[in-house]
Formats: sequence, structure tokens, C-alpha cells
Amino acid sequence: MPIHNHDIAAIFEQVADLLEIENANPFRVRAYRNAARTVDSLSQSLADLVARGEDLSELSGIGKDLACKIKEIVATGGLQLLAELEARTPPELAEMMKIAGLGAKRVHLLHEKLGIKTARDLQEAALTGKIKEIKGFGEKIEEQIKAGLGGITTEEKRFKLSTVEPVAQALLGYLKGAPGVKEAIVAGSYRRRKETVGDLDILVTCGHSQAVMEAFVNYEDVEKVLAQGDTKSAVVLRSGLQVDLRVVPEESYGAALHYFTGSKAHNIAIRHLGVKKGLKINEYGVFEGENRVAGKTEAEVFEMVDLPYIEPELRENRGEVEAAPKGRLPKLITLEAIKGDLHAHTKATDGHNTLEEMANAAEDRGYEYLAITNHSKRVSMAHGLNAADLAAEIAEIDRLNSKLKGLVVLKAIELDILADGALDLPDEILQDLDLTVCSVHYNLNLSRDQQTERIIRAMDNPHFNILAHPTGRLINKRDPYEVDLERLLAAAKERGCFMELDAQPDRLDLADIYCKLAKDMGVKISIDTDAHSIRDLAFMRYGIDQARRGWLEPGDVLNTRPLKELRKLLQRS
DNA sequence: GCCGTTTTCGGCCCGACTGTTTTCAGTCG
Repeated sequence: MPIHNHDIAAIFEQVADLLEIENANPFRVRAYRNAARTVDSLSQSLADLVARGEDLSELSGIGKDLACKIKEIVATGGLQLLAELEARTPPELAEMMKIAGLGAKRVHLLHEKLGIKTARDLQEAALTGKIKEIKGFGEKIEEQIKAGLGGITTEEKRFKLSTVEPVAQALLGYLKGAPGVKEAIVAGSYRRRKETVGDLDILVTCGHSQAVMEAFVNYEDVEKVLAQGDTKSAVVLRSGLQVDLRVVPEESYGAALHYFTGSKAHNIAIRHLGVKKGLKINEYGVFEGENRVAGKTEAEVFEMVDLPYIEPELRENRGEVEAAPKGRLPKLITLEAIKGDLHAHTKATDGHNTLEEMANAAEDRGYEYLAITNHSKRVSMAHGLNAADLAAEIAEIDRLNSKLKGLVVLKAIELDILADGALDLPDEILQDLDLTVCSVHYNLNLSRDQQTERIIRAMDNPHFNILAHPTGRLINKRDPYEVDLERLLAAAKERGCFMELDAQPDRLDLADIYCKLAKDMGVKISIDTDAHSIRDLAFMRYGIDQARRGWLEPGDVLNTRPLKELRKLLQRS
């Protein structure tokens, strides 16, 4: 079983939790949490890096000690330190920290004073009223614990960006209508356009904050008020989505927007630059001693630490803070740069619109081209096309193209990559196409090596152009299949193939960190909607969001090319 | 445990709200 970066990050998080409960040096705890974050957002596999003998202490937040620990985890699957911690401190205590109101200190006290080791112990203590008798605890905290115990096993709930968007926009509209509100904006991971959002952070400037806070907690969709103060309130909506509202003075708007947009790691890096220049940076501004020297706009904040403006999508502390002063920030792709969509279905298989309807909708979007990529025969569930069906579709597209003025429909197909790496239609028919997208739909459970080799074998076919939804993941539903993306990218580069960024909000596949890896390795990405209806063509903007998070510029993207140039790029060999 | 054009030792981002308190610790983001 290969060790994933995610597994290593989880072990470091667990170590951090247990150390914190043991009241260890808080900076040591932070070091483990920082390392977990670094490891989790790395696009290359640590197991591979270890195998290649690379120096892991080059990674930010990883020193000599943690580099050794990573090697230990890769070699043994576990960590001696964690085993020792778990022998001293019951691991279930770490789970308890997920209960609202319980942190490391209180969990430690529960263990020390009442001998609580498990969630069951905790429940019993809460029900028999023992908890409120501990000094520092009370009635309310005991109630919070009782209420929180039910949710202890559920995983951290994150909502898809596309799910949250209408909720956020409705609430934002409501708040903009509240008395005295001047500016209102959603910050946080929503503004960074992360594929999933844990909660909403809304920032408001206004005359009198109390009226806004009142309006906020009385919003019709609010189920529970978690906190209500003069400058900060928090609620849970009926959907379970938590929303935090912050009110700041106008002169602090930029600093607050920067602060609440995050990410946390980015903010820490920026503050670190501030500290070096003798500046204090917080949500109210940039301060030199007592004097506010900046804060009205975000650009001012960056300027104070000698940086150009950094786009929200880049603020993950994945190199943007280092790249910015060197003038090496990417000029991120925008929706307007897209000249066409290279993955779309029609009624001929599992789409909902006809060829002509799809073409007209694409033309309405101002596209130069649209590739029709219906499923091939192996995907029988979607009534995949056989060679004769495809021949008929090609003829139909030719007829349509002779009528169309502003748009060219490209003759294409979404081929299934069979378990042995063969493509599921004969080469004779494929040579009549403008391009192919190829994807894995079945046998998702192969080993990492087998899956990688299967796909590379498919790329060996000269008709293979674009690997569609390259990891097969469905956000919050299905993990990516095991595959060595770095090898796939190297193979694609060698053969003149491309990777898709599938813009379906359920997929967003490739993920941001792999888009950046592809860019770094010189493999172009095709941002496609995989549309099954004319409405789905609008998913392109989610793909753009993800591409921007992956540092992609127009030049890194295949379908920013005019048709003539696109055709040239699709010619292999 | 990490990190270094002030440092290889001594720093490490910062503020709001809540609950249990009589001035503050803990939690959270």
C-alpha cells in the first residue's frame, strides 16, 4: 500500500493534537501543523521523493527532524513518536477537540480530573453532571459537550463551491440591503475560489455595526446563532453552513479583506515580511508603532511589504510570496481567453441537447470552436457510439459546419481507455476525427503502477490527444483512483498529449496543485466543461477558477488557441 | 520543531467572543 502525502499529513496532525493535549511547547505543535499543511499541498508524492533520495528539508517548514520522520513513515507506514504519544494520551481525546468549545486545554483537564479516555466516558460524565464541577467548566460548556457528542464521528464537512455560491449571493444581497451597509463581500476560501468551502467569511463596512449584526442573526435562513458581538458574529444556516460576519471601519477595509481572505498560511507569510520591516499587520491595518500606515486597500497592504498585488486564488503560500518580489507571479487566465470547449456531449449519447443546439449555445458564448465528444461503445450506460454511429455523427457535423458561420464544430469522441490500455474504437474511424479525449470509466481499482501503465499505453496510440478527468475523482463522493500523475505528465509531454481540467463542479479534475505541476512540466491543459446540456457550457468559469488556483496563464491552456493553431497542436508526431 | 542580511539561540501572527470569572483563560479563525 503506497503512502500518500495525505497519510503523512494526517499523522503529523495527530501528533500535533496529542502534543497539544499534553501541553507541549506550542511552537513545536505549530511546527507539526505547518508541516502537515506543506505535505498536504505538495503536488509531488513524498514517497517518490524519498525513493529518489531528494533532500526533504528543502521543503518549507520541514527541517532535519521532520525529514527523518517523513522517511520513517514512508518506510514503515507509521511513526514511533505517534505510537509513544498514543500510549500516554488516549487518541480519542484528539477526536474530542472537534466538539465546539473543547480545545486541547479542556480535553487535558477532562482526562486529568475525570479520567476520561473515550467519547463514551465523556458522554457519561456529561450526563451525570460531573463536567460542570471541574474548575473552569460550567453549565454551558457541559451543555455544549452534550450537544456536540453526536457530531464527533462525522468528518469535517466542506461544501462544494458551486453549492455555496447561490447561498452566499443571497445572503450577501440581504446584507447589502441592511441599514448603513456600505461594502459587503465574501472573503475566505470562497474568494480564493477553492473547490470546497468550509464556512463563509463575510466582511462588511458600515456606519453602525449593531444594526447589521441584528439583521444578520435574524436572516431567515439562520438556524443557530453561535456568537454575536459588536464586530463579529457567527451563525449556522439551515444547510449546516457556518457563516462568520465581521464589521470593520472603512479605513481598514483592505487590511481586513486581505486578512479574512487568507489563507492562514499566506497571511502568516505576509506578516512575517511585515515583522522583518518593523511593521505590525492585522485586520485593522498596517502599523508602524501606534501609527496606521496602510489598510484602506489590499494593494496598500502588499505595497507595505514591497510586493505587487497577489490575486486571491494564489494566496495559499505555495510560492506566491517568493515569486511576487521577483516579478514571477503568473498573469492568470480569465474566462475571456477561452476560445472553445473541447469536451461536450449531445443527445446521441447521454447529453440533453442536440448537436445543433449545442453548437448554437457555444456560438452564443463567443466560441470559435466546440468539440463534440460523445461516449464510445464501452460506456454502454450512456449508449456509447460504435464505429458506424460515429461515422454517422461525423457526417452530421460536416453538414452542420457547412451551415454555421461563426463556429466550427470539431469532430471528436470521448474514448474509453480499456483495462489493458487499448482504446475502444478502431484506428480507422479515429483518423477521421479532429481530436479525441480519452478517459478511464471502469476498473478504477487497479494498483498505482497498473493504472499508470494502462493510461500510458493508451497514450501510445497516436490518436490519443487529451486525457479527460485524469484522476476520476468526484468531490466529496469518490476519491481519485491511484495513479502516478508525474509519470503521466512526463509521458504526455513526450508524446505531445494534453491533460484536461474538467470544469464540472463535481469533478474539477485536475486539482489545482496538479495544474501547477503540469505547467511546471510543460504540459498544456485543456479546460473543458464535459457539458451534457447547453446550460453546462457555463461550467467553464469553475474550470477557470481552478486553473487560476493552479497558476495557469493563457499560454498554458490549449483552448485559448485560435482554431488554426489548435489544429497544429493536435497533430502528433 | 523550524529558522537565520540583526540571531546557531531565542525568537516564533494576532485579535474577538464566550464562559467562568472578578481580571482572564480558552477557543476559534
